[in-house]
Amino acid sequence: MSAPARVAATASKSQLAYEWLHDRIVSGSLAPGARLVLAQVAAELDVSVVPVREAVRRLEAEGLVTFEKNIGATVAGIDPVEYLYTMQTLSIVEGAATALSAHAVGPSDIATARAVNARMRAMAEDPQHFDPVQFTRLNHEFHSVLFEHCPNPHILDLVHRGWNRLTALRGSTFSFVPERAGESVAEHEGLLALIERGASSEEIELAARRHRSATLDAYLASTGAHPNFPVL
Amino acid sequence: MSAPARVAATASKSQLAYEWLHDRIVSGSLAPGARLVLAQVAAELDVSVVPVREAVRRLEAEGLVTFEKNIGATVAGIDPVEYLYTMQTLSIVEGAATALSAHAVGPSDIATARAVNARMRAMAEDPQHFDPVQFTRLNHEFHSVLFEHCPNPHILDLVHRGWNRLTALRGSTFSFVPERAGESVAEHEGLLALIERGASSEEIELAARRHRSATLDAYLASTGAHPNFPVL
DNA sequence: GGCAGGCACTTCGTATACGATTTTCGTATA
DNA sequence: TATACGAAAATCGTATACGAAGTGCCTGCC
Repeated sequence: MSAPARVAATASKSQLAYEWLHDRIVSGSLAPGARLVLAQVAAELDVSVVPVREAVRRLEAEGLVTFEKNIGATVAGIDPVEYLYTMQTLSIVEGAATALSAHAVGPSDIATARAVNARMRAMAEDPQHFDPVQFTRLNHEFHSVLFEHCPNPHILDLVHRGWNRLTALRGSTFSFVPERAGESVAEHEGLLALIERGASSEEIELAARRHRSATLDAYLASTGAHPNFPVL
Repeated sequence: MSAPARVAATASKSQLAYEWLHDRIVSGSLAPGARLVLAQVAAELDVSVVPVREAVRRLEAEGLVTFEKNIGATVAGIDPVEYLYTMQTLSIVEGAATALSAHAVGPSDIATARAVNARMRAMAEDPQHFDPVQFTRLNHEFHSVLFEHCPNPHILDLVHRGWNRLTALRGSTFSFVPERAGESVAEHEGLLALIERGASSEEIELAARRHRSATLDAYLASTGAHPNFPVL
């Protein structure tokens, strides 16, 4: 009778709304551009609009939704320019996080990452069963192992936000540029080798950054976008 | 969110509360650790608590206040560890922003920056009239000229947030390490020379990052903190 | 005199209500 | 038929109100 409601005993309504919306956005249930009507969301969750407003504000601060005065909220996304900005930002903060994290990445982490990369390789080498969404998920898993030990929580938070935005944008770069998958897997192995042999922070950071920049470049090339954008 | 000064023509109450609190926090009128009672703020601004709650949530997302369920909001700050994290993050994003911005920095910008730096030098060379707060303000002005042209709004926003946090933390590093002022001015000139002669992005980024890291190091050394923290 | 329990006060969390603003749709006119 | 005007609907913005959670003081007992 009250079983399902038990779990969220200590969660505030505002937190509930935030998590609900967040999950739906990153999972894609709420497509980019979708309108978020406060009253509707409130009714769906059986709460009033006030907590929902707060949740939307927080999501706005994270860049997952846009919000206009007297107009309403919509799920952010789509815009290729936003994608570019997000990828570029992520290349910088993720590179830094990976470098800062490297010294704490142990053999077991390396093994985990290598196992994930093996699955990615298998998928990349078999065009028949290549699934961009799944591949992107594995990609996220791989990189998470490498940057998750970053001792600076601010940087780590920026990395998480970047990934969330990318997921929300639903670019799933590998849908556009499947041929990039193979290179990506190879670069992953190179990154692991660097960490394994205790390379310098600078080397690791540069490699991680280049890896992401290369994915962005591949995307830009595929869309015929201006290559005049200064990529670090 | 990025520019604190907003033309508040049709500002909502929520926006008003946000700006009011934001200004008071970065200006130091609200000291770190100060308790923010929603009802009090609401009364002060002659609005209800609802817009104030929203404003506080936004400030929380920016790291300017901390907020605990059923407890309330307090102005963030004080914690030396937070200061360290913020400086390290800023070293990375500001370095990137400065590098991305460099190609758009023209002779007039250089001249402006050099003028600011001259005022800093004058202050640094005269220990009698050295004012840490004023010096920090000039420092902000100097760097703003160099990173403000960054074409990536996300990165620029991160830089602004970092500076805001630093201001709020009121560390004003130069209060702790006034002897750092001289080196700082010299490094500024070096940075300008790099930009002027059209140095590579990598060089500029590294110089800007090192510049900030050095300030952080000076602070850490002065407090006898662990130097084991991996500084990139 | 010190500690435990309970009562009162403060502050937050959310629901409801109403005014403000924007959009949409219907109608009348050129 | 197309366009301009206006009213109605939808949605947001904020005030007020009440219940919930936390904090501190005060009393009574050991």
